[in-house]
Amino acid sequence: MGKVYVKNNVKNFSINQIAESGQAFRWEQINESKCIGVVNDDILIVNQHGDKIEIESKTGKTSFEEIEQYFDLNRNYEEIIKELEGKDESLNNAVSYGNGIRILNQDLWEMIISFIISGNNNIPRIKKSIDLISRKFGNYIGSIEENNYYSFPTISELSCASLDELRSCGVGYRDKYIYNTVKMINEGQVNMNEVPEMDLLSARNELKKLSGVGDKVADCILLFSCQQVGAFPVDTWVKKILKEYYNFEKNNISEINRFANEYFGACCGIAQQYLFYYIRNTK
DNA sequence: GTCCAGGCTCTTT
DNA sequence: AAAGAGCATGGA
Repeated sequence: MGKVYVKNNVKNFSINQIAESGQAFRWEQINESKCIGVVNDDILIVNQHGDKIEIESKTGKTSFEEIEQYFDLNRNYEEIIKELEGKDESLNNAVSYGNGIRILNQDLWEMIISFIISGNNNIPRIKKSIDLISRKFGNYIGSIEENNYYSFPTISELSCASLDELRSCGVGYRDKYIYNTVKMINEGQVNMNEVPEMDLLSARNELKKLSGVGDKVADCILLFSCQQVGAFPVDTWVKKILKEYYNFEKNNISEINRFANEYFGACCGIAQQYLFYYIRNTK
């Protein structure tokens, strides 16, 4: 039995919404009030009843400070929501529908590989591939009720993977993207560790040097692992949102980013997440 | 069978 | 600069 983080009166937090929000691929919903997730080399078991949350670190390796950082508990979402819900009815509906979403602060390396896999793919398959990769190349962490949990492989662990082994994890033609990206980071052609300190544009350009990383994937990586809430990832769903809700049909990425920043503000990435969650679950 | 999924790369205008 | 083809895979 590991340590248990307990906090009462937590507003704008729903572990179920977070688990199915599409920003993290290693959470499973056990029931209405319980989710289990692999976070770095630990298993987190979250129980939530209303605004009371209990988060158990299975191995005891994750500190309370790291838990608060991971779940973005120190950001004032009430303030952000207040700002967003006055803008239009669609956004207001989206915000009230997903008002328990938090933008997670996940591991940069894991997000790079995860979102390379995400391209032209669907969430259940992305989850399955990441699980297979972790079982094959990561390390055993522990088990809960017959289920075994494995860490996401490190850079050096994944550098041992061949194209065929990657392909056997169900990543399809993305095998070579992963293979080349692992090689580029391993050989220092892209210095991943500098990315969290960079401004948004520089960070995006640095990540786009990697194989299989374009604007959308780079923005997801930055939003979900580097606290870049000004990143506005544009996928097929967001294109639908822009067209149907905002009558915005331009495909130019810098024009879209300008619109997002001007309309939604500096936290446009958070607004994007509310809208994404809303349209995906109601259509 | 066809269409689509948290797109990217490479080639052709 | 912009547009199009091709890409693995599985579920609807």
